[in-house]
Amino acid sequence: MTSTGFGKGCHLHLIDGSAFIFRAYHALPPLTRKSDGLPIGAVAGFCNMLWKYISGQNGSNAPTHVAVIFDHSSKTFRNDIYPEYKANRPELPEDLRPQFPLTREATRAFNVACIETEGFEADDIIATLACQARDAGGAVTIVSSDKDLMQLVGQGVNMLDPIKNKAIGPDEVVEKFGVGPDRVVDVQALAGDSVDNVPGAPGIGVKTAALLINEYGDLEALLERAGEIRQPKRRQTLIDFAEQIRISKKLVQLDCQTPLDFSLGSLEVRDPESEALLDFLSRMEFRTLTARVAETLGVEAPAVVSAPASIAPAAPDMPAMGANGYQTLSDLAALEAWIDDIRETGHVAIDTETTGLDEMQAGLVGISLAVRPGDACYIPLAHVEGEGDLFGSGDRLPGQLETAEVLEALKPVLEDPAILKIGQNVKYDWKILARHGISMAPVTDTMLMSYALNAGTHNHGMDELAERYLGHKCIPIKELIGSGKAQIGFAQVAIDKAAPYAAEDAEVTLRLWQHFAPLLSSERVTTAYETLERPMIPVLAGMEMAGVKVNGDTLKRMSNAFAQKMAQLEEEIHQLAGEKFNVGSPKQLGEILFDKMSLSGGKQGKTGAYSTSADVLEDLAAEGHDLPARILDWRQVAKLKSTYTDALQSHVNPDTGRVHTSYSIAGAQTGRLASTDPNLQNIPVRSDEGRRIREAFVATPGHRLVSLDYSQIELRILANVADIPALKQAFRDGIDIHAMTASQMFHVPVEGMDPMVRRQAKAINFGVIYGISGYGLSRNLRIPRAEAQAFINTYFERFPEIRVYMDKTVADAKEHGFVRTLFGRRINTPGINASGPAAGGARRAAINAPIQGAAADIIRRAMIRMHAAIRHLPAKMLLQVHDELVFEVEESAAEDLIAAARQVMEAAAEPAVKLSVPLVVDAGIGENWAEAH
DNA sequence: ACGCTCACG
DNA sequence: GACGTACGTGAGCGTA
Repeated sequence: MTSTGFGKGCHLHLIDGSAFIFRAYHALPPLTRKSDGLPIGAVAGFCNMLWKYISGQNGSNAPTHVAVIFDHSSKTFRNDIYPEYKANRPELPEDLRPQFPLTREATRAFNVACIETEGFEADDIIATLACQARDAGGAVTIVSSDKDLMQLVGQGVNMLDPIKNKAIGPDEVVEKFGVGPDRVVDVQALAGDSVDNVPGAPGIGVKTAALLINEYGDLEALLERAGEIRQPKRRQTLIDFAEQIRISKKLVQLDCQTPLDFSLGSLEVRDPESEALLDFLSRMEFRTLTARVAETLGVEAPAVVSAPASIAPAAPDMPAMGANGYQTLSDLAALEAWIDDIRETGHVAIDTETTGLDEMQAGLVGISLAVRPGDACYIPLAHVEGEGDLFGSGDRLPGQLETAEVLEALKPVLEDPAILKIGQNVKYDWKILARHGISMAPVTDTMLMSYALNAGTHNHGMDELAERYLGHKCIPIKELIGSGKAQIGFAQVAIDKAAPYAAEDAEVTLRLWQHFAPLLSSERVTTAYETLERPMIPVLAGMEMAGVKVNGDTLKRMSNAFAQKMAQLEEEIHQLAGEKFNVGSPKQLGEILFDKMSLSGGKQGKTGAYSTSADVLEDLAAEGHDLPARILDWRQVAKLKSTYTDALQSHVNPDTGRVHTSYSIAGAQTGRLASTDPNLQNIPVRSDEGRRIREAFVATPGHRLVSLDYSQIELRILANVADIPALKQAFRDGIDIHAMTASQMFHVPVEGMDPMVRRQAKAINFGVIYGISGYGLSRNLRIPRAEAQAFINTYFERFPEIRVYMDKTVADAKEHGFVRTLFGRRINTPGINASGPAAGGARRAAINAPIQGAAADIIRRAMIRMHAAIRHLPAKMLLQVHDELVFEVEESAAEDLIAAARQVMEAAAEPAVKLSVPLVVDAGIGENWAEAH
């Protein structure tokens, strides 16, 4: 061995970088850096393996030269031979992508050669290096268990499986492929590879391929003499697919001629430079590894703080809000300086200011950035003349950078996988920027961090969080834009007023991130945040931007019909009442019903007003009164018209012709989403007349709407978490769950069951999920309270596990102040120790939360995985309605979509949770939502 | 701004 | 023994 070259006696180790990364990623839970939530699990595993590898090598097998080889780009010469090559590869998990650059950084930090070449796969580089080293008379060990590399094994070249720590020589290759290393490509060419999408010969696997190759010697001989094969089907396959097999061979044959711009000698093993290595490890916040490496290198371990240098300042040193004054950027040089700072720091808090609140229409007015406390800036882009003057010129104010220029400069930063973008409700900013061609990643969200930590305790708006956790009162937006009729748009706000407001928002966001990030792990909600909250941002943004097509003409016609009907009913009502009054006013109606007509039904509520709710009116109608019956009819029509047919039309986006709802991720306490502007989660379905509104939700021509919904998901979760054998068995057997309940309770056979009996059992089943009471059930079923209570008692006798679950859940809530779902979502229960009437409510909420919450978790998991699962189909996910997902798909692919989406939904709990009951998904297809549901 | 009513799961 | 009570949402309307 020489220091300048490579030759006899040298031993080169080639480490397959991707294999290390994937192995590390899948072997470890989704770890995140404590200080900022950056996903870091694969990097941690990678470093551990690399260190173990480097420090553990000794004896005769020790390398003299070593390199880690990475893939560089997805397109290689193989795509020219066969465009479909590796086309089936699933998309990288979102939390893995940003870790790739970090593993390269890690390799360099360990002072190991880090090799990648544009347009070439790691396997080809490995092949080239192995050939060169072997030809120079040295030995080679390829550290990988990838079967595609086994063709390289032979004289002077062997492999090492890093997981099993087992050598792979010619014997092991024969064991795997049935042929020696020199014939491996022939077998692979025949057998194909579904992972890499190498076609091979249909119906021929490794076993058959090896048999054939061993019989005929090699692939060419086999193809030439294919006519001699005795089995007719096999013979025909080899004749018909000869060309495809030859292409397959070219795909699997590794290229030993990759151009390399370094010599083998430069790969010589070097000791790590302890300072650089320890700096990297401590920046990653790997405590154990940092200490271990420091010990081995014989140096002092640097302190690993959960907050890296940039966010470390202790409270007394923490600069005050806006300490350095907020900078307003008006030239590109200043912006470049900020960009440099962001790159250096590795993260940035960002906030966009816009002309309105509808992300699909609002224009970008300015962007604010913050890198560390005390340092924030505002970039005004589209402020116009006109504050305090209704007739302002509307001209763009001077002193602002061009939007296009600013976005062009920021785009590489916002899309850089190694730079974390921090936002407060960042889905909003993500959508605004997406409309300008920027796909922001990776992102993290202080609102969602607060939700993961504090759901149930308080809301998660920025002003509230700033006051609670930073003791800072934000500038109210009203001070800038006013309120009510005199309200102006943000673009009309003077720049010198807008800048401190906007920059403050970015700085508050940064500080909230510093506050929340370490709490995620100490409060044990990192997994919930990383798997249930953060990945929802791009998923929902995509659905919201896609929107759903709504037929405005259909709605208009319905509105007209409803208006006619309302007028008719109104006339009838006035006649029955004997006077004209506002039918829509509960107050006036109550006075007519109960004062004027003296019907039974008392006052209610603290306002002293009569209740005229549907319950009350239904009772009166049942007594034979016409007026309440007509009122109920009128209300139904009025509701449909005002809330649906009228309002929905106004929500059709003029640019897209579609309706774009917005989902709040952190709105509901339990993990459910909430849909707003408009709410598409409460479109009528229960009444025939209301359901017709769904006919206005349509697929574009040539497409279909597909709806998939979970069957009885909450009851299935109840059966699982409360561990109720009878219920679990019923779900496993796929029998009618309500009939089964009735049968168990009332000792009647399921066959020929009275529908009323089943209905009662169904009401009880649902009641249990809500924390049932005799009173509630009696109202729901309209039966005497004593009877309802008797049902409940029987139910608990039959299914005693439910009582146990309820008691345990409430006890948990009291002890910890929160409950958790199966998936680790935390829902706080601050009211649980209250006394008085509120206590009952808090109890029921605590009982319900783990059930409703787990169902919400499951559909979130399905949605997060859906994109990759249906990527190959001409389909888009459009809507979520708690247990239902709605897609739009090209007509011909509808069945394929159902198969793929159902698979994802039914397996959504796994692998985190193995439910003891199956999840079942029903599906429907139609030209509109009414048909599909 | 708040309460009532009612649409959904 | 009395007291209230189903769980989780959002929107439109009338009233103060």
